[in-house]
Amino acid sequence: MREDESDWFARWEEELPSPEELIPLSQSLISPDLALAFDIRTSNHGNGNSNQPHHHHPHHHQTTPQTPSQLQLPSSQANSSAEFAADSADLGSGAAGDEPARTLKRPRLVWTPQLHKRFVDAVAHLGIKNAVPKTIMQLMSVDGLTRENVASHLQKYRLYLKRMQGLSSGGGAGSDPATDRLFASSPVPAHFLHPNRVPSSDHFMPSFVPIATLQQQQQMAAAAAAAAAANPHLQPPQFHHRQISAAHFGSPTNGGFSSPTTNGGFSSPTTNGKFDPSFLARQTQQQQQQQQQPFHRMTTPSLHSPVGNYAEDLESANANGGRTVLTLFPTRDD
DNA sequence: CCCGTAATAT
DNA sequence: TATATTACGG
Repeated sequence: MREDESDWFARWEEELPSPEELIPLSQSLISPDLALAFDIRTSNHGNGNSNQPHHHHPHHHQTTPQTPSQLQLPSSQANSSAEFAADSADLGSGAAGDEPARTLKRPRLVWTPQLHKRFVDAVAHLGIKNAVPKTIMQLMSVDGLTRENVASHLQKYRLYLKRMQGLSSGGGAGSDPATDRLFASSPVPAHFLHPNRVPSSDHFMPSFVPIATLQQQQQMAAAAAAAAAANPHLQPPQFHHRQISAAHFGSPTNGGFSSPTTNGGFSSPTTNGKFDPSFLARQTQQQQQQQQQPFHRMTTPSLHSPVGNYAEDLESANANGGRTVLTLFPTRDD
């Protein structure tokens, strides 16, 4: 019945992480190669996100002492320690030769259900209007996530939503199982489907999202966690080392298996059958900028953020020919 | 510049 | 296949 669905969504909304919870969540999703490839260095603008191959702008902003190779590799080869030292030096030359290192391709991002969930949460909390790639990326605070990553995913997600909307009844075969598996792993907020109105009061748009990188993120997250400790909802730190490889699951038809998440199956609120084409549209140019906190606190390097513990793993060289895939996996399924 | 979409590439 | 990249219009 409708009520069920209504309730379902209501509860879902209630459970949405508040900004405090969402923001400080820090994840590391960056491979050492990546960091180096992009030469995450300290002389760049103090941008929150550590991506963007572009490194111009002679802005003298607060330096961002990001530690490139501070990632822990679960297995695989550990960081090669000091394999490189100064690199940005020659970059200045800008001679005809481009650094090969900079030309490296980043590994394909694997959108795990959890990562996607963060994506959805971010979009939900940003509000449809502000849910643009850049903003989403910032809110997600996933290190190594690029705007392109998000944009690409967002594009597909929108298509998914449109498809969902197309079905109202019956259809058992509305969705392509293959494409929808991922998206189905996270419930779709009601407002996504009918942007007519917002869920009421609680929709705010943080003027900015403090985003730090790497260690700084962890530290901030730790601080936030302390505050969160007083709060009832938070996920305990749990390490679950399970590799989710989206490479192939071999489930030609639906019903093959269940998502790792306790996906009970979603059902569209479908109280109405139509859907507005402007649900996730760009609104205006917000000038929201993130600010980098020059916090230089020293904490245990091995300290993981008590909030949302994620480990990053990188599956290198598949049988497919050395395709490096970045896989982020969560502490626990939902 | 950034976003949205479609087409195309890997 | 899933994701990345490109092209183009707004």
